[in-house]
Amino acid sequence: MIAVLDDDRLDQTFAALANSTRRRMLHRLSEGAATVSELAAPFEMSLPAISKHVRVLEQAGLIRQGRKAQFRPCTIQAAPLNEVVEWTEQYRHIWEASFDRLHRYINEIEQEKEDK
Amino acid sequence: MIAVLDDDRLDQTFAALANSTRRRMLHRLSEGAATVSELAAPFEMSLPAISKHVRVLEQAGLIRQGRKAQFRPCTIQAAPLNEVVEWTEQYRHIWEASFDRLHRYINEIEQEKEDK
DNA sequence: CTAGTACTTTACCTATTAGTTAATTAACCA
DNA sequence: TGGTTAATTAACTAATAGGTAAAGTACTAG
Repeated sequence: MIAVLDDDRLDQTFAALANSTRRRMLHRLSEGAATVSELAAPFEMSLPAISKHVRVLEQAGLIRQGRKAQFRPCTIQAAPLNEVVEWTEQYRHIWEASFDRLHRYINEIEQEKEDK
Repeated sequence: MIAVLDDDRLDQTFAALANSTRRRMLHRLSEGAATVSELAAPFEMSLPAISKHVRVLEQAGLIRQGRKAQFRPCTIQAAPLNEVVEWTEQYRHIWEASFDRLHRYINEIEQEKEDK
């Protein structure tokens, strides 16, 4: 049951990250809070489209949206990013093994060169 | 230009990971190669559906599909996972800062308890 | 109290995703 | 050769994603 909930959250987080507009927004927010209009500035997209991307990031818990007068300042949130890291960590041995193989292969090549 | 290509690859990788069936397949493959039927076994899904998921993982470079008689043994590939880690690493300071705040907060609470 | 600013909501469109069943391909084995 | 196994392709459907334009909301400032 809990596993399913976790699955859903990871689904949401990865889906939110699977869009370069949203990743660029996150990058902007990693440098500090920003309003929706500020987030929109670098893009040639309508404001409603931006608003939707903001909503997706918020639903995934990657950002929080506050309120100050007419403005909705957004801030980045750490927790889901941390979950992504934890999820990928579980495969660390995979890429470490593949780097090991690469190193052994390079050593082999260099050995052959020396032997000529 | 290159940035765009990278964006596309990250889009694909994150999108491939945004599905718990595919994540479970990857997990199975992290323990060793498996045929499509072996990958399908834990799921109550038609084989064509499984085949599509395999295709998505392969397009994202997360797995490779070989050939041995009628079988298509799949193996997990490290590179895209590594790219995900590298992408998230760039936000490490975010969650470390948030852990710091959490720790300071906990210390504050404990201090208050002691003061009573 | 009205006009403007900053967003959001609604209604709509198109493309993609995730699944299905039925048909097809490819290789093996008897 | 012909049947069986493994997997893919084709054709279809329903739901979701990403975009638009136009209307609506909420607050501020003159």
